[in-house]
Amino acid sequence: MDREASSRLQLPQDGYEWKKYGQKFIRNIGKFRSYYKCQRAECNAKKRAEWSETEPGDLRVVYEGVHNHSSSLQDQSGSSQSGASSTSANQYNLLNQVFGDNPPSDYRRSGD
DNA sequence: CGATTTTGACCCGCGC
DNA sequence: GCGCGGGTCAAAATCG
Repeated sequence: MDREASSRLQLPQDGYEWKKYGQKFIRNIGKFRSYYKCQRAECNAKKRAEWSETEPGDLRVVYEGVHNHSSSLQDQSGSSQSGASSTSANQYNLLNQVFGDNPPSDYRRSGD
């Protein structure tokens, strides 16, 4: 499946396995939106990616749900990620990150 | 052959 | 209540 050179989009690897299960163009924001689901059975985490059809630098990824298994990427040495016990694995519910060198406006205000 | 992706259609919720 | 938008699932095609 290396249609990436033609159709596939290059999504920033976050260390998890995602299976694309849908893609639609949201006229509300005028951008494309892709829907990914975690490949893990014990994991019910979902990922949403949206990017403008003309501005490749405007890629937004929204994570939905929480993972209960360790990721292939990321350094889990210093973290006590046993698995699905204790204080959940990744509690980043509805976390939206903006990729690119030119964020929309203020994706993460330091001073709040 | 299996796995994964792609496109379409269908369904549901909310708005008016 | 209906319409629109958004979201999900299914089938088919493709790649390794």
